[in-house]
Amino acid sequence: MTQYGRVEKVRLLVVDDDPPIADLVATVARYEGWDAVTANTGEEALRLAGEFHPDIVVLDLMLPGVDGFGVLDRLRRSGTMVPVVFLTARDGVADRVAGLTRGGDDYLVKPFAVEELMARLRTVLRRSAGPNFQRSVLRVGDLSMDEDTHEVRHGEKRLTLTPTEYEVLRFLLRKSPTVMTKAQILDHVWEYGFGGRSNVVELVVSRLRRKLDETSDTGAPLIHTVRGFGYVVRQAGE
Amino acid sequence: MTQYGRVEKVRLLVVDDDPPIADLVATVARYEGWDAVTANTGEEALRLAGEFHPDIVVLDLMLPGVDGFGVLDRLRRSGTMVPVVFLTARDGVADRVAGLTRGGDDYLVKPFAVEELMARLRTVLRRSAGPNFQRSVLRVGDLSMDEDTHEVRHGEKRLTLTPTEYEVLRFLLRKSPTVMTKAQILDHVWEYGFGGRSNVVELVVSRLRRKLDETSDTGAPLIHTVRGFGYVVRQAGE
DNA sequence: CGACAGCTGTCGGGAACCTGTCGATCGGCT
DNA sequence: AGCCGATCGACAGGTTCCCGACAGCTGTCG
Repeated sequence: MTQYGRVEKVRLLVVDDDPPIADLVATVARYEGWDAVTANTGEEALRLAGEFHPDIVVLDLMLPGVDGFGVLDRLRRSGTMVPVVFLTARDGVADRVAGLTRGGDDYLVKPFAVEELMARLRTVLRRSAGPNFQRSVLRVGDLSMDEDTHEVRHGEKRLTLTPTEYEVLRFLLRKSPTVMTKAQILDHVWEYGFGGRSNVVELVVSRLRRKLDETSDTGAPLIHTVRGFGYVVRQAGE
Repeated sequence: MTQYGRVEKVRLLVVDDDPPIADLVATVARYEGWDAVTANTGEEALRLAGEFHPDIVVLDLMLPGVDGFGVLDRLRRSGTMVPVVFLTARDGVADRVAGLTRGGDDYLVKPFAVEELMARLRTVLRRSAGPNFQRSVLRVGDLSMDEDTHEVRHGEKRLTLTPTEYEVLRFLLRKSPTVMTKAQILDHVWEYGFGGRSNVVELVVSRLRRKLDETSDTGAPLIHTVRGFGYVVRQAGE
């Protein structure tokens, strides 16, 4: 966790009245080595915030009883400045966007992709670590991805990726050199509940490969197929 | 923080009886790498000023008990020359005049835009640094913005921007080369509580682009759209 | 006090772009 | 050789973005 300027595990509190969603987030976070607890009501959230002392909170805005804003209010009033990432329904507060990203907080529209949520959480943590924060750049071979500028470089050249391509590549880079199955990619990069169990992943990888080929100096492929298992980003020789 | 002639973090004291507002300002300041503390009453403010030794103070004029002027008077009487920026309510026209003639260094009307407040604070800090005072000029490519003279130059030519255009461009320049989402731009450049939709940002960007195009020597765009994410100001080649 | 001018935000049409489905083809493995 | 997963061109529908037109507001000037 040194990338956040910490030695200890990140402590995450997830607040959502839908247990499967809360658990989904908590599970992914634990898998990344974080400490995560879940709350299904505002009251529980406030109690846990006091006991657990999270470093960051994921907070659904539509809660029964005290709603998300109420929880935030009470959190702040009790003196804790813990950063918050909100979850909102698409047709609810979604376009009443104003105010949610102020002060370093962020928000995400449901249904979201877990990798995207994790990425936002990492960004918020990085930022709130203070002035010693530094850019997050993922590198494999001559390929680099700057998560702040969104710049993806392949050697000298820059490539322009669509949002989906960007997310898939980020995921593969982040997991490199571990092989990821198509199911894992689908589950992490696409929104939960996405139906199309088709060959979308293959398609996006194919498009990525073409863009990588067009900008390649060496001609050596970076995205490798592991037949029967999935994909991995790895430098030729390694 | 060397831009203010300091090595250490700027120390900010925020005094407002409305906790969400005080926290909003403190959070944004911390996000910029400052040290910030909040006080909700005049008494608390005086106590904290003594302990925390702020470099600058944001002071709401309408406080229960000792009001803003009272706090300032007592601060001065205790010998501190710390610069103060006042916050006043919109309808308090009388306050405006009084605020400036009573020893404040600047003032801002509520509801304000967080970026504007931060800009004022930076200016006051720079000025109070005395002889070491230096201009603040933001530059990207052949575009430059002088925050003191408000002069914006694109190559040889000058451009005339409306207040909103100026603020959006300043924000993008300041964050360059990081990509900013429309929500972030909206939340930082517009007043807190603004309910508008995020395509006002598109509109202002569109107007900015036209003005930049009209004055462009190279024809290369400076404001780039990162589809699905937001906008960024960046020189063509980089 | 009325006319005017500049600024800001809303609306909506149209263009550009992105995404997933289908299906023909390819290539590795047994 | 034959099977089966993988690859990728083409297309249609959907989304995002851009910007012209217009209306409300505010401050200014005669």
